[in-house]
Amino acid sequence: MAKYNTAQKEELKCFLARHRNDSFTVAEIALMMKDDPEVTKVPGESTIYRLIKELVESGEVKRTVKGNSRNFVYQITGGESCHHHLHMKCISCGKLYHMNDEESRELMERIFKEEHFELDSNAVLPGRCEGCK
Amino acid sequence: MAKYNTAQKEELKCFLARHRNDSFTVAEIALMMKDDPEVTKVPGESTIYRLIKELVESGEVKRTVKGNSRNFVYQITGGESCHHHLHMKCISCGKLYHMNDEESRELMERIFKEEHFELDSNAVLPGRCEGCK
DNA sequence: TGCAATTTGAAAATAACTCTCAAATTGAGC
DNA sequence: GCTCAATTTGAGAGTTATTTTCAAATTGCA
Repeated sequence: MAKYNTAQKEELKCFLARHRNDSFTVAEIALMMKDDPEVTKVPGESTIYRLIKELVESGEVKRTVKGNSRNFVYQITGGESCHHHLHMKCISCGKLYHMNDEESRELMERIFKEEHFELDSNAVLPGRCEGCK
Repeated sequence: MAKYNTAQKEELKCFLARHRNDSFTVAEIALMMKDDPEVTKVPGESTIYRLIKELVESGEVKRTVKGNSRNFVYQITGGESCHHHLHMKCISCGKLYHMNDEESRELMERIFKEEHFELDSNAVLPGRCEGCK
């Protein structure tokens, strides 16, 4: 799977990289790419679905669920932006919280020491935020 | 929402409780309940959707995604099985590890105190286990 | 260039979920 | 136990996210 390089594929990856801190539905991606002057070759919706699927399978993109809607949102993985701390996601309102850098480091050290487990720095811890309790 | 008690609601909760270690799609629930002699009042599919939604909103049932399918699976929350500690899953070998009870409690307390975030006791923390590093 | 293999995209198909509304059920008050 | 208004059910229709189809366009090797 994926033998030729195409403009559409590059544009999509580039678009997701430019918005690495957000996650979008396929519909949103389609709409935004259409209106983005940086995108010269806008892929059609079927193509976005197809490419996204490929990228999810290869691990380059992460698929998750936003709130309690019935569709998925996609976001490029990795990305240096927030690599230095853990995240917490409220299972009620869906909001993402950034854990304090120092606290993240200590937590990871502690788990490593006590449980011999190297917590992934991309981990997103589920729970409930203050406002939703 | 939810003012009257009905047989369908009880049957559904009871069914999910009887299978507390598995998660099912709505279609699977409908099919299994139909064939289950313990279920006397089988709810229709629309009703299952409605009731499940209610139960998810109240926190009694958890909604997740199985593999890369486009629908959701549901599972009753709680369940005495492993409710008293957190879990860690190795992203390399896939093995699930049970965190020490005491350590789990302290960790959750700490995150609550430092980050005002109530970590979900069902959280599965991704990372790498000792053998896979 | 030439051309076979691959990719695209518009439209049709599929499938998961939601909505609608008439009929059935519930439970509070007699 | 009965009455009745409020609520719940479920079959079918409607909606919408995702997949499939297939002819046309694109890719890149020779």
